[in-house]
Amino acid sequence: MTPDNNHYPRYLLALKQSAFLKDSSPESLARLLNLMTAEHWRAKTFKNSMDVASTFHFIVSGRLKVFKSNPDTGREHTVFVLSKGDVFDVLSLLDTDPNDVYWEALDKLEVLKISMDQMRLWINEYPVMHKAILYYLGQRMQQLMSIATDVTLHSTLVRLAALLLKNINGETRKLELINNLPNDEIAGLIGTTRSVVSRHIQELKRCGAISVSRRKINVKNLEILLSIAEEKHIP
Amino acid sequence: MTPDNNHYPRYLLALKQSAFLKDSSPESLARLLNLMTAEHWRAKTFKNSMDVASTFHFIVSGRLKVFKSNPDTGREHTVFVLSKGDVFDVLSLLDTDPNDVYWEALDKLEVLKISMDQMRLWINEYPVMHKAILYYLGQRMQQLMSIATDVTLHSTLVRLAALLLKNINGETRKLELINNLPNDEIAGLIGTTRSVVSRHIQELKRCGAISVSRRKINVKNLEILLSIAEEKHIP
DNA sequence: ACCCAAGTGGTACCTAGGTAGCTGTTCTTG
DNA sequence: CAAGAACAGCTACCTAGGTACCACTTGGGT
Repeated sequence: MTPDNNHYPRYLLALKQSAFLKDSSPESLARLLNLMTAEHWRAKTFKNSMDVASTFHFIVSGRLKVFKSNPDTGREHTVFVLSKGDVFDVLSLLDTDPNDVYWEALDKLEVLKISMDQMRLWINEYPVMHKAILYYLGQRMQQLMSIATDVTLHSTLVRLAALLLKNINGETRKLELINNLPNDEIAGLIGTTRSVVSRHIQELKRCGAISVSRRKINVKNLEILLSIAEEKHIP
Repeated sequence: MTPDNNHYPRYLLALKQSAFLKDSSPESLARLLNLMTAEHWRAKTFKNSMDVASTFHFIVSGRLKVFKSNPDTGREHTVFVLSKGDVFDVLSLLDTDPNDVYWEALDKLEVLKISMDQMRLWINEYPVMHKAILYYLGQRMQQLMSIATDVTLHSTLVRLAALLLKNINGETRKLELINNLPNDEIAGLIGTTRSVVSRHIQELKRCGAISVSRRKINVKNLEILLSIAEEKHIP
C-alpha cells in the first residue's frame, strides 16, 4: 500500500494504537504499512489454520472468533474473540506446527495482510518486537489457563455471569467485544449450548441482574452479577 | 554453585539436555549454573504463584503439576505436568501480572533455582534465548488450546483414552510422565473426579484396552484405545 | 410490502457424570 | 511390625446441563 491510499492515515493510526505494536517507532510502522494490503471479509467468512498460516493479519475493524469444534457433534468452543489492534496468527509466526483451529468473522472485518515471511523479516529488524510478542503471548496464556479450567471448576451460570463482568466497560457500563452476539455465540464462549444460555439469560433477567432486548444485553445490577460469578448467590 | 559441587556435572548435563535452553552455548550454561542453587522438594510440596514469582526454577528430576482449583468445591484441574528440563514460572519471567495458579510436586523434586532478576539479566545477555522462549510459549499455547476445548468437545471416556495415547512411549509402549499417578491425579488431568476415572478405567479393562495393577496402567490394545479417542467406538 | 432466514423463548425429556458412602487392600511411617 | 493413611473398586442416588422440539418475533433483502 502506498501513502496516497485514501485510508492510509486511518490504517497507520490503527497500527499505532495496537497493543501488539505499541513499542514500535512511527517510521517502522510506516514501513510495515507499506508492505501491507487491505482486505475486507464479510461477516461469517470462515478460514482454517491452513488458510491463515502463510499470511499474517492485522485487524483494523470488526471482530473475529478463534474456535475449535467437534465435527461429530457440531459443538464449538470459542477460545478468543479478536478485534481492532489484534493480530493473527501469532503462533504461525513462531514456526510452531499448525494447530487445528478455525477462524470466523463475527462482523464485517477489515484486515491488513502481509506475507508471513515478510512479517518475520520485519520483526527481525526491530528486536524490540520480540519482547512485545512475548508479552502478548504471556497475556494470552493467562487467559487460556482460565478458559481451560473454567469449565470444570464453575457452573454454566457462573461462567455466563463472569463473561458479562469481564466484558463490561467500567465507564459506560455497556458490554464491549461481545455485544450484539446471538445466544449461539455466547454459548460457544462459555463452552455450552444455545438453549442453556437462553435458559440462564432468563434466570438473570428474573433476578434483575440484566435486561434484554434483541441481541442486546444490558447489565442492570452489578452486585447480583458479582455474587453469582463468585458463587455466593444461591438462586 | 561452584564447579566443585558433587552434582555439578549432572546438573550441567541436565541444562544441556533441556529443550528450553537448547540453543545456548556450553559457556553460557556454565555461567548460568554458577548462579544457581540446588534445592530438594519432597513430594506434595505446595506453592502458590506468589511463592514462585520471585524465583526462577529449573527441574532436574521429578514431576510437578501446575493446576487451578475451586476452593468451594475442592475440584482441581491440572493444566501441565512439568518434568526434567522444564522451567517455571515462564510467565513471571515476562512481568505479566501474577496468575492464581498452584504448584505441587508429584514426586520428590530436584530443582535448580535462581532469582528472577538474575535470570532476566542472563537472558538479556543471550538474545537467542528470546526466540527459545517464544517457541516454548508457542508450544504451551497449543497444548492449552486443546485442554481448554477438550472438556466441552469430548466425553470423559474419550479424554481419558486420549490422555493415555498422548503419554505412551512409541518404543516401549509404556506410559511416561503420567505413570504411577493415583486416580485422583488422572482425574485432575482430564477435568473430572476420581470416581468417574475409576469407573472408566473399569470400562477400558473390560474391553481389553488396558490392564491395571496398583498405580500402574498398561496399554494392551492401541487400536481400541484409538477408536475410543476418535469417538468411533460405541461401548 | 412481503418473505424468508435468523434469532429467541419455552417445554419436555434424558443421560453423563458428579456426590456420597462403604469396603477391602496396599503402602508407609513411627 | 503394627497402625493408619492412601488408594482402588463398587454401589446407589441425583442433578446440571445437553438434545430435540415447536412457536413466535424480527429484520434484511428483493
